Amino acid sequence: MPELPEVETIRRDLQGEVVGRKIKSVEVRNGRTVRRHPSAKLFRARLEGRTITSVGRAGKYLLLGLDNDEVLVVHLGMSGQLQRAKSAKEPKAPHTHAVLTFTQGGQLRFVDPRTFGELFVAEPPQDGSGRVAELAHLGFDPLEDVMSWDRFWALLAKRNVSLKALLMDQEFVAGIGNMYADEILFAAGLRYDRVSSSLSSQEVRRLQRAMVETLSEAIKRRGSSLADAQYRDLFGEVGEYQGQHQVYDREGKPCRRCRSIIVRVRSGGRSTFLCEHCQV
DNA sequence: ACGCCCGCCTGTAAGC
DNA sequence: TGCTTACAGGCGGGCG
Repeated sequence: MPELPEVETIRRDLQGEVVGRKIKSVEVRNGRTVRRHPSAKLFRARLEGRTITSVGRAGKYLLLGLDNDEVLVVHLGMSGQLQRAKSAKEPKAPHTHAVLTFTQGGQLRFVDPRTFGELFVAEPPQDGSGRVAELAHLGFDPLEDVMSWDRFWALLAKRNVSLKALLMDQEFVAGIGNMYADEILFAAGLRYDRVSSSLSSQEVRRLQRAMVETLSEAIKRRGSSLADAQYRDLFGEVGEYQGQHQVYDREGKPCRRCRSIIVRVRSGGRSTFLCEHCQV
Protein backbone atom coordinates (compact mmCIF):
# COMPACT_ATOMS: atom_id res chain seq x y z
CA MET A 1 0.00 0.00 0.00
CA PRO A 2 1.80 3.06 -1.22
CA GLU A 3 2.30 5.73 1.41
CA LEU A 4 4.66 8.72 1.38
CA PRO A 5 7.95 6.77 1.06
CA GLU A 6 6.69 4.68 -1.85
CA VAL A 7 5.17 7.69 -3.62
CA GLU A 8 8.36 9.69 -3.11
CA THR A 9 10.44 6.84 -4.53
CA ILE A 10 8.26 6.81 -7.63
CA ARG A 11 8.41 10.62 -7.86
CA ARG A 12 12.21 10.62 -7.91
CA ASP A 13 12.35 7.94 -10.58
CA LEU A 14 9.66 9.65 -12.66
CA GLN A 15 11.68 12.85 -12.74
CA GLY A 16 14.34 11.28 -14.91
CA GLU A 17 11.86 9.33 -17.00
CA VAL A 18 9.05 11.66 -18.00
CA VAL A 19 10.09 15.31 -17.60
CA GLY A 20 10.40 16.86 -21.06
CA ARG A 21 8.32 14.15 -22.68
CA LYS A 22 5.34 15.07 -24.82
CA ILE A 23 2.12 13.11 -24.52
CA LYS A 24 1.15 11.86 -27.96
CA SER A 25 -1.91 9.86 -26.99
CA VAL A 26 -3.86 8.66 -23.98
CA GLU A 27 -5.77 5.42 -23.71
CA VAL A 28 -8.31 4.96 -20.93
CA ARG A 29 -9.20 1.31 -20.55
CA ASN A 30 -11.24 1.62 -17.36
CA GLY A 31 -13.39 4.70 -16.97
CA ARG A 32 -13.49 4.40 -13.18
CA THR A 33 -9.83 5.47 -13.11
CA VAL A 34 -10.79 8.92 -14.45
CA ARG A 35 -14.08 9.17 -12.53
CA ARG A 36 -13.63 12.84 -11.62
CA HIS A 37 -13.98 13.74 -15.28
CA PRO A 38 -17.36 13.76 -17.07
CA SER A 39 -15.91 11.41 -19.67
CA ALA A 40 -12.70 9.64 -20.60
CA LYS A 41 -12.72 11.64 -23.81
CA LEU A 42 -12.51 14.95 -21.94
CA PHE A 43 -9.71 13.58 -19.75
CA ARG A 44 -7.75 12.58 -22.85
CA ALA A 45 -8.28 15.97 -24.47
CA ARG A 46 -6.71 17.71 -21.46
CA LEU A 47 -3.53 15.65 -21.84
CA GLU A 48 -2.88 14.96 -25.49
CA GLY A 49 -0.26 17.28 -26.95
CA ARG A 50 0.95 18.43 -23.53
CA THR A 51 4.54 18.15 -22.34
CA ILE A 52 5.37 17.12 -18.77
CA THR A 53 7.49 19.81 -17.13
CA SER A 54 7.86 18.66 -13.51
CA VAL A 55 7.08 15.89 -11.07
CA GLY A 56 5.98 16.82 -7.57
CA ARG A 57 4.28 15.19 -4.63
CA ALA A 58 1.71 16.24 -2.06
CA GLY A 59 1.16 13.62 0.61
CA LYS A 60 0.39 10.41 -1.26
CA TYR A 61 -0.44 12.22 -4.50
CA LEU A 62 1.90 12.54 -7.47
CA LEU A 63 1.72 15.83 -9.39
CA LEU A 64 2.85 15.85 -13.01
CA GLY A 65 3.11 19.48 -14.09
CA LEU A 66 2.13 20.24 -17.68
CA ASP A 67 3.32 22.96 -20.06
CA ASN A 68 -0.03 24.79 -19.83
CA ASP A 69 0.33 24.87 -16.02
CA GLU A 70 -2.38 22.28 -15.49
CA VAL A 71 -1.47 19.31 -13.33
CA LEU A 72 -1.98 15.61 -13.89
CA VAL A 73 -2.68 14.23 -10.43
CA VAL A 74 -2.01 10.56 -9.79
CA HIS A 75 -3.34 8.84 -6.70
CA LEU A 76 -2.29 5.21 -6.30
CA GLY A 77 -4.91 4.33 -3.69
CA MET A 78 -4.39 0.85 -2.31
CA SER A 79 -2.95 -1.07 -5.20
CA GLY A 80 -2.01 1.44 -7.90
CA GLN A 81 1.26 1.19 -9.78
CA LEU A 82 2.93 3.31 -12.42
CA GLN A 83 4.94 1.34 -14.93
CA ARG A 84 7.46 2.70 -17.40
CA ALA A 85 7.32 0.78 -20.66
CA LYS A 86 10.07 1.37 -23.19
CA SER A 87 7.81 0.33 -26.03
CA ALA A 88 4.10 0.03 -26.73
CA LYS A 89 4.81 -3.53 -27.76
CA GLU A 90 5.59 -4.67 -24.23
CA PRO A 91 2.69 -6.80 -23.00
CA LYS A 92 0.31 -5.00 -20.69
CA ALA A 93 -0.17 -6.22 -17.16
CA PRO A 94 -3.69 -7.19 -16.08
CA HIS A 95 -5.65 -4.20 -14.72
CA THR A 96 -3.81 -1.68 -16.88
CA HIS A 97 -6.43 1.09 -16.76
CA ALA A 98 -4.68 4.01 -18.44
CA VAL A 99 -1.76 4.40 -20.82
CA LEU A 100 0.11 7.57 -21.78
CA THR A 101 2.16 7.23 -24.95
CA PHE A 102 4.98 9.73 -25.50
CA THR A 103 5.97 11.18 -28.87
CA GLN A 104 9.59 10.21 -28.21
CA GLY A 105 8.45 6.62 -27.70
CA GLY A 106 7.67 4.66 -24.63
CA GLN A 107 4.70 4.69 -22.32
CA LEU A 108 3.65 5.41 -18.77
CA ARG A 109 1.03 2.92 -17.62
CA PHE A 110 -1.33 3.03 -14.67
CA VAL A 111 -2.13 -0.41 -13.25
CA ASP A 112 -4.55 -0.80 -10.34
CA PRO A 113 -6.32 -4.07 -9.45
CA ARG A 114 -8.50 -2.65 -6.66
CA THR A 115 -9.32 0.53 -8.58
CA PHE A 116 -9.17 2.76 -5.51
CA GLY A 117 -6.61 4.87 -7.32
CA GLU A 118 -7.40 7.59 -9.82
CA LEU A 119 -6.01 10.05 -12.34
CA PHE A 120 -7.31 13.53 -12.94
CA VAL A 121 -6.22 16.76 -14.55
CA ALA A 122 -6.46 19.80 -12.29
CA GLU A 123 -6.58 23.49 -13.12
CA PRO A 124 -3.42 25.48 -12.40
CA PRO A 125 -3.12 26.47 -8.71
CA GLN A 126 -4.87 29.80 -8.24
CA ASP A 127 -4.21 31.12 -4.76
CA GLY A 128 -0.42 31.23 -4.84
CA SER A 129 -0.12 28.28 -2.49
CA GLY A 130 1.11 26.19 -5.39
CA ARG A 131 -1.50 23.62 -4.40
CA VAL A 132 -4.27 22.51 -6.76
CA ALA A 133 -7.76 23.11 -5.40
CA GLU A 134 -8.62 19.41 -5.19
CA LEU A 135 -5.74 18.89 -2.73
CA ALA A 136 -6.20 22.04 -0.70
CA HIS A 137 -7.38 19.98 2.27
CA LEU A 138 -4.02 18.26 2.79
CA GLY A 139 -2.03 19.07 5.89
CA PHE A 140 1.71 19.70 6.20
CA ASP A 141 4.26 17.43 4.56
CA PRO A 142 6.32 15.63 7.22
CA LEU A 143 9.56 15.93 5.24
CA GLU A 144 9.14 19.12 3.20
CA ASP A 145 7.53 21.34 5.82
CA VAL A 146 10.01 21.26 8.65
CA MET A 147 8.75 23.00 11.77
CA SER A 148 10.09 23.64 15.23
CA TRP A 149 9.12 21.11 17.88
CA ASP A 150 7.21 23.68 19.91
CA ARG A 151 5.10 24.59 16.90
CA PHE A 152 4.44 20.88 16.39
CA TRP A 153 3.53 20.68 20.07
CA ALA A 154 1.05 23.52 19.64
CA LEU A 155 -0.59 21.68 16.75
CA LEU A 156 -0.87 18.48 18.80
CA ALA A 157 -2.23 20.32 21.81
CA LYS A 158 -5.16 21.61 19.79
CA ARG A 159 -6.48 18.12 19.14
CA ASN A 160 -8.01 15.49 21.39
CA VAL A 161 -7.61 12.46 19.16
CA SER A 162 -5.55 9.32 19.44
CA LEU A 163 -2.03 9.66 18.06
CA LYS A 164 -2.66 7.05 15.40
CA ALA A 165 -5.83 8.76 14.17
CA LEU A 166 -3.94 12.03 14.03
CA LEU A 167 -0.96 10.64 12.12
CA MET A 168 -3.35 9.10 9.59
CA ASP A 169 -5.46 12.24 9.27
CA GLN A 170 -4.40 13.64 5.88
CA GLU A 171 -5.75 17.05 6.82
CA PHE A 172 -3.30 17.18 9.72
CA VAL A 173 -0.22 15.62 8.15
CA ALA A 174 -0.14 14.34 4.58
CA GLY A 175 1.27 11.02 3.47
CA ILE A 176 1.14 8.66 6.46
CA GLY A 177 -1.04 5.54 6.29
CA ASN A 178 -1.65 2.55 8.51
CA MET A 179 1.75 0.96 8.06
CA TYR A 180 4.02 3.94 8.67
CA ALA A 181 1.81 5.21 11.49
CA ASP A 182 2.58 2.00 13.40
CA GLU A 183 6.30 2.17 12.61
CA ILE A 184 6.53 5.84 13.61
CA LEU A 185 4.73 5.22 16.91
CA PHE A 186 7.07 2.35 17.74
CA ALA A 187 10.10 4.51 16.94
CA ALA A 188 8.66 7.22 19.20
CA GLY A 189 7.95 4.72 22.00
CA LEU A 190 4.32 5.84 22.12
CA ARG A 191 1.10 3.86 22.11
CA TYR A 192 -1.38 4.33 19.25
CA ASP A 193 -4.16 5.31 21.67
CA ARG A 194 -2.36 8.10 23.48
CA VAL A 195 -4.34 11.32 23.22
CA SER A 196 -2.37 13.89 21.25
CA SER A 197 -2.89 16.72 23.70
CA SER A 198 -1.48 14.63 26.59
CA LEU A 199 2.10 14.44 25.31
CA SER A 200 4.99 15.87 27.29
CA SER A 201 7.49 18.09 25.48
CA GLN A 202 9.94 15.22 25.42
CA GLU A 203 7.35 12.92 23.89
CA VAL A 204 6.49 15.52 21.26
CA ARG A 205 10.15 15.74 20.32
CA ARG A 206 10.40 11.96 20.10
CA LEU A 207 7.32 11.79 17.88
CA GLN A 208 8.54 14.47 15.51
CA ARG A 209 11.97 12.89 15.26
CA ALA A 210 10.45 9.42 14.73
CA MET A 211 8.23 10.72 11.96
CA VAL A 212 11.07 12.32 10.01
CA GLU A 213 13.57 9.53 10.57
CA THR A 214 11.20 6.63 9.86
CA LEU A 215 9.97 8.16 6.60
CA SER A 216 13.47 9.22 5.50
CA GLU A 217 14.89 5.78 6.17
CA ALA A 218 11.99 4.13 4.30
CA ILE A 219 12.70 6.36 1.27
CA LYS A 220 16.39 5.39 1.42
CA ARG A 221 15.29 1.76 1.22
CA ARG A 222 12.85 2.55 -1.61
CA GLY A 223 9.71 1.81 0.38
CA SER A 224 7.99 -1.31 1.69
CA SER A 225 6.64 -4.21 -0.36
CA LEU A 226 4.43 -6.66 1.50
CA ALA A 227 2.72 -9.85 0.37
CA ASP A 228 -0.62 -8.10 0.02
CA ALA A 229 -1.01 -5.39 -2.64
CA GLN A 230 2.63 -5.67 -3.59
CA TYR A 231 4.11 -2.25 -4.02
CA ARG A 232 6.37 -2.04 -7.07
CA ASP A 233 8.40 0.90 -8.30
CA LEU A 234 8.38 2.39 -11.80
CA PHE A 235 10.56 -0.43 -13.07
CA GLY A 236 8.72 -3.27 -11.34
CA GLU A 237 11.20 -3.65 -8.48
CA VAL A 238 10.17 -4.21 -4.86
CA GLY A 239 11.25 -2.02 -1.96
CA GLU A 240 13.52 -3.09 0.87
CA TYR A 241 12.15 -1.34 3.93
CA GLN A 242 9.79 -4.17 4.92
CA GLY A 243 12.89 -5.95 6.25
CA GLN A 244 13.35 -3.06 8.69
CA HIS A 245 9.82 -3.12 10.05
CA GLN A 246 9.72 -3.20 13.82
CA VAL A 247 6.01 -3.89 14.33
CA TYR A 248 3.91 -3.74 11.17
CA ASP A 249 2.92 -7.23 9.95
CA ARG A 250 5.00 -8.78 12.80
CA GLU A 251 2.22 -10.12 15.02
CA GLY A 252 3.48 -12.92 17.29
CA LYS A 253 7.14 -12.19 16.54
CA PRO A 254 9.60 -10.92 19.16
CA CYS A 255 10.18 -7.20 19.44
CA ARG A 256 13.58 -6.43 17.98
CA ARG A 257 14.31 -4.16 20.94
CA CYS A 258 12.98 -6.02 24.01
CA ARG A 259 11.95 -9.48 22.74
CA SER A 260 8.35 -9.07 23.94
CA ILE A 261 5.77 -10.47 21.54
CA ILE A 262 4.36 -7.97 19.05
CA VAL A 263 0.57 -7.80 19.31
CA ARG A 264 -2.15 -6.79 16.89
CA VAL A 265 -5.24 -4.90 17.98
CA ARG A 266 -8.17 -4.00 15.78
CA SER A 267 -10.18 -0.85 15.82
CA GLY A 268 -12.39 0.67 13.19
CA GLY A 269 -11.76 -2.32 10.97
CA ARG A 270 -8.05 -1.53 10.87
CA SER A 271 -5.12 -3.40 12.37
CA THR A 272 -2.60 -1.78 14.66
CA PHE A 273 0.65 -3.55 15.53
CA LEU A 274 2.62 -2.60 18.62
CA CYS A 275 5.02 -3.66 21.34
CA GLU A 276 3.21 -3.15 24.63
CA HIS A 277 6.50 -3.04 26.50
CA CYS A 278 8.32 -0.47 24.36
CA GLN A 279 5.32 1.75 23.66
CA VAL A 280 3.77 3.56 26.59
C1' DA B 1 -15.45 17.06 17.60
C1' DC B 2 -14.73 12.52 17.22
C1' DG B 3 -15.27 7.45 16.80
C1' DC B 4 -16.92 4.26 14.00
C1' DC B 5 -19.16 2.18 10.05
C1' DC B 6 -20.03 1.60 5.14
C1' DG B 7 -19.12 1.31 0.18
C1' DC B 8 -16.04 1.11 -3.31
C1' DC B 9 -12.79 -3.07 -5.36
C1' DT B 10 -9.97 -7.65 -6.32
C1' DG B 11 -6.34 -10.98 -5.11
C1' DT B 12 -4.84 -13.90 -1.60
C1' DA B 13 -5.22 -16.98 2.03
C1' DA B 14 -7.44 -19.13 5.71
C1' DG B 15 -11.31 -22.04 7.04
C1' DC B 16 -14.75 -25.71 6.44
C1' DT C 1 -9.57 -30.63 -3.16
C1' DG C 2 -13.01 -26.86 -3.86
C1' DC C 3 -15.90 -23.66 -2.31
C1' DT C 4 -16.87 -19.75 0.79
C1' DT C 5 -15.43 -16.22 3.72
C1' DA C 6 -12.40 -12.86 5.74
C1' DC C 7 -9.02 -9.60 5.07
C1' DA C 8 -6.07 -5.97 3.23
C1' DG C 9 -7.09 -0.42 3.39
C1' DG C 10 -7.31 5.10 1.23
C1' DC C 11 -10.84 8.00 1.10
C1' DG C 12 -15.36 10.24 1.20
C1' DG C 13 -19.64 10.23 3.31
C1' DG C 14 -22.90 9.44 6.94
C1' DC C 15 -24.55 8.57 11.56
C1' DG C 16 -24.74 8.87 16.54
